[in-house]
Amino acid sequence: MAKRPTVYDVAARAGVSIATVSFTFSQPHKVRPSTREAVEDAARALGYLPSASARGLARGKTGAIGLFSFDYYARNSGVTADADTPFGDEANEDFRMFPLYHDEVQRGVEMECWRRGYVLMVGDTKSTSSEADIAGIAGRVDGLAVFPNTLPDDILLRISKRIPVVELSIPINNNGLHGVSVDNEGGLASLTEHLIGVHGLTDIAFVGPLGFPDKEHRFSGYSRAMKAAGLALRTVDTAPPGQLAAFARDTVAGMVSEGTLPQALACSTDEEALAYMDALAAAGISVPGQIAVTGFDGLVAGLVNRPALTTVRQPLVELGRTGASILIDQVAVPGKEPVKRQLPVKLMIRESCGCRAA
Amino acid sequence: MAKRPTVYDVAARAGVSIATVSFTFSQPHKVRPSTREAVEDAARALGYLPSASARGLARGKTGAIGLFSFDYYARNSGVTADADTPFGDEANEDFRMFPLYHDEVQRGVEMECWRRGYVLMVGDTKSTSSEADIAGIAGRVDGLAVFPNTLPDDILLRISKRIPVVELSIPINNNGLHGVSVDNEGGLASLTEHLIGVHGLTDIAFVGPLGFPDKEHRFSGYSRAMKAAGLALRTVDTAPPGQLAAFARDTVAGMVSEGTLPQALACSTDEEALAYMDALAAAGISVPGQIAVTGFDGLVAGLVNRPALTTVRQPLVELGRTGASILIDQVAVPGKEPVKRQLPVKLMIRESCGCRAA
DNA sequence: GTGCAAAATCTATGCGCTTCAATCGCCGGG
DNA sequence: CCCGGCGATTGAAGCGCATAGATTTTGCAC
Repeated sequence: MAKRPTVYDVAARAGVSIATVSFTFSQPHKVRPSTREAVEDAARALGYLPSASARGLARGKTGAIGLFSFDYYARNSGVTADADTPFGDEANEDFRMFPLYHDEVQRGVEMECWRRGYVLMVGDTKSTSSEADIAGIAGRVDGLAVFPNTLPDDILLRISKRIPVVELSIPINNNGLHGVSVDNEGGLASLTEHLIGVHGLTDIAFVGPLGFPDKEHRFSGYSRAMKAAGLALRTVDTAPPGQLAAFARDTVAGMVSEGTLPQALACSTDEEALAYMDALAAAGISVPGQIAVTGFDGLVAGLVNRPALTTVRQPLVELGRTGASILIDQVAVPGKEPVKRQLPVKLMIRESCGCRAA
Repeated sequence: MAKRPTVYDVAARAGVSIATVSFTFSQPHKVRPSTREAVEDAARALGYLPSASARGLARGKTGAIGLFSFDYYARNSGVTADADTPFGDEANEDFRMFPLYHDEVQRGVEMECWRRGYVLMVGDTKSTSSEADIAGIAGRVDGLAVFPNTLPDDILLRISKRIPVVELSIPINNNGLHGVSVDNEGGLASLTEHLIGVHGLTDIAFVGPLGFPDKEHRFSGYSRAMKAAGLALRTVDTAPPGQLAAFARDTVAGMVSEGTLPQALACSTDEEALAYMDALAAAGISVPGQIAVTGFDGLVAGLVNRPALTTVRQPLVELGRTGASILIDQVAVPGKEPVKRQLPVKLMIRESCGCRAA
């Protein structure tokens, strides 16, 4: 690559000053047509590309929004990739099978950024991320979007002193950052009401480990609906994602042998619901014939499943869009108070609750 | 946001010069532990974040790779989004149903960038992209990856004079840019051989509009295999994506009424294959019972379809990874010649060719 | 042709950081 | 006690662009 031409080169070739060159690009109508053409010709001839670094420095804004995503490789292989790590076998199709939760959110962020004339910087958060890596992104954007629990809170707080930071899909809280969440409680409440009202079920168990804020809220939605109907609460635990299948199988086996199988399993995520449906099938129990199962998230995997999973659909793309939107608004007019927004969810009545023939 | 602290502020607070602050971040081992701590404390106290713009300017590199993606909103709504365009109904699930071709490629680019310590800038190419928009991205990255036919060639050429540019999934050619492609010809050749050798078919029609370089290569793979077996070539046209379903239906109806239905339809893309399978089903023709259908791409949609689509799987993630890899290599050591790489494809024998019970 | 306001262009400076060359401080040897 | 030598630190010069303010040019009325 030859040395990149600069404004100076263009100015010299066009016979004007660098200020004029700069103007030609930023305020084309402010410069006389003849000189504009001269500048543009010179730029074209030289293959000139304005340096975004220099521009960002001079203007104090970068025109970019940052998003901390995940290290897919590490996430799927369990290994943090480095330069020597060979790549996995693509024949393992599992991890690319369906769009993941974050993919959809990221898509939303992209869409909104582009719509508003920003570009998106995507960085990862590997376990080895140093503060320097993080600064590497935070330092080059005008706003930052992060998924919860990917970055230490203190770092987030520090960054948020300089540029707006929005947490995606974080329950409403008071950590001082901007945030977008969905109506976890209302969603599971109306799902539970559906199970009670439409299907007349009374023995409904909530499945999900508590401790995660999202799930707590979903639980309280379940709880609210059950109490309103005068029904007793009941919960079933789940294991960490990795052991989900085995755990579900054991749990189902246990309930079967003890004769304590509930009429419905209201799971706190689609992933859990799918695991329990597999376990139930393995135990020869029909869904929704003998037991209803519902999820939460609205993943495509649940839609493709047979019976199709009744669930609560989160507006994932919208979540990303809203996050980006808050950021861009804040860049323009920084507000005093953190912006918190909650998005509605949508009940997706499909087959696994017993609504249509499976 | 308070004024962002700079090296000067940190230097002042730590009682050192800005050069030392800079050193502390770039060559920590070169500075005495005591001063390093002083600097780090000051930086922490101030909430200092180095400005990537300034750093990029001073260093002449940005540490970012750019990718021109698509304007999803425009692609799915047919409308170019602007600040006033409201957002579509997410209930239209079609467009988020399966990971699209580009999503997987983008994922690959992300993975490789992160693995090598780069961040990714994703920009869109809306129909209204001005040269300035493009420069907006090209000017802030060290290398650029693009999908074919998204940017005018002359602009690409200009950009490639300054930074390495790689075309993803472009057939091998001589346009002077780096490129990654897949073995289109070999893929369709072995698929055709499978149809001939394993299933004993002789009347195999190639489906696909020629004119697109990729498809030309696929056609020649088909053609090669047919000729090698002494069979006659036969082609069926397809319409532009938008009218695919209707066109396929008409075509099938035509062939049925004329009694010219072939034994197999070797489609040039999964999308076409799926459309033809729908059309055949609508006409009451069984696949693979009465006719075999195959695709090319390896989309998830084909996997979920019943019968599952026999196809040629492109290594999409790997495509992105390879592209990014070429770029990053070129940033380090610019080469004279454009790098062209071709990736192998993989035959995915499933049901639609007749291999397993449908 | 002159005068003047508006438009066009230029001069000069700063944005925050990196880096090279130069300086400083400290140690041990002579 | 002085000097050389070496590592730690600093001074200063940019990197490429934007922009306020100064200056020149242009267009126009008189």
